[in-house]
Amino acid sequence: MISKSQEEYLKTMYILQKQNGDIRVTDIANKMECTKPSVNKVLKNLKDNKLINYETYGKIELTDEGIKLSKKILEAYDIVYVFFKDVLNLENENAKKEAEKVKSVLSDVAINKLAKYVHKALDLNDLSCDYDINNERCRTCERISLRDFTK
Amino acid sequence: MISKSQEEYLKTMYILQKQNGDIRVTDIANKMECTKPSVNKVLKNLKDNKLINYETYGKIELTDEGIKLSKKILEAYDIVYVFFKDVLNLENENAKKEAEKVKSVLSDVAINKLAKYVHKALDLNDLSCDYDINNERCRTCERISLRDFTK
DNA sequence: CTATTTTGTTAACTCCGGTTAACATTATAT
DNA sequence: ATATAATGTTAACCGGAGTTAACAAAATAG
Repeated sequence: MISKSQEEYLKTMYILQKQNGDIRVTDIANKMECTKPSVNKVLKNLKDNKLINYETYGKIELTDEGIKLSKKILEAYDIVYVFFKDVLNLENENAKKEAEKVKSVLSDVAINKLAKYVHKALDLNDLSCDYDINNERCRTCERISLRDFTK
Repeated sequence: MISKSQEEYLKTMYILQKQNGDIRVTDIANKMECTKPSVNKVLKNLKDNKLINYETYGKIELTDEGIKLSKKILEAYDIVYVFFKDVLNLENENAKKEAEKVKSVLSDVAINKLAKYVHKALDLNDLSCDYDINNERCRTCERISLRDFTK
């Protein structure tokens, strides 16, 4: 099992892949606001956990497993972010920061409850929606998605 | 400045004082699910931060400063707990656990927003309420208070 | 094609929050 | 009053997550 901190790195790598087409140590360090050696440690660990493929000085790639987990993490982040931003009306940058922290700490059960609640609170309720953090994004969630990292 | 982890200890000590009339290392360790030496370290640190009075083998007491901070921490916990339990309808024990974690991570700004939101969500809205985490508990909050630790 | 800059890696270290093992002190039971 | 049990303390250690300093490799600019 991987730590919450490491999940953040994985998520960042997933986003970088989408944004840049590749994943570079320096970029990860920048996004995560840490040093390159820290990134290196994480790479080692994520590799051991079969979430990325990577050889020294070589290309970094998420495995299928890694992609799946990233998506789940992003899903959770989205929900919490939307809650802070659109339900609590926190200022955008603030909402992002809080979401980052809170998401890292919530159980799947709580995330799911929150997701359902956000649906309702934003009047996006859709009876056919059967949202679950471990499943694919539902159509309602799709509408509030932040998932397009390419722009 | 004290860490979030240490805040938990302080809060626990405040509650123990209310519940038992005194604060003992063993009791803290039990509540915090840690060992006694861990507690000792925390005591040392809280003392350095003037949040408790304490001499080796002596009585542990919160300072005025310590009490003030404890109340603030508890306030924050209450808000988050009530949100999980009464707004998201999480099962009680679960709500406690999540609240513990989430509260430790939220900024004052976010806690305040959440507090106001909880007011509204629970239809306890009171126009005269000017809730702020750094102030005394407002009357509305009073109603959903969990603050009576003596029973 | 070589010199230089950028990028990535390694090793040794720090800090935090916890641990175990051993010991000191205090409380209690007879 | 003393033996025993309970409680509290200390020292030495661990692992996670980060750091700096030094170096190796790769990319790039002339």
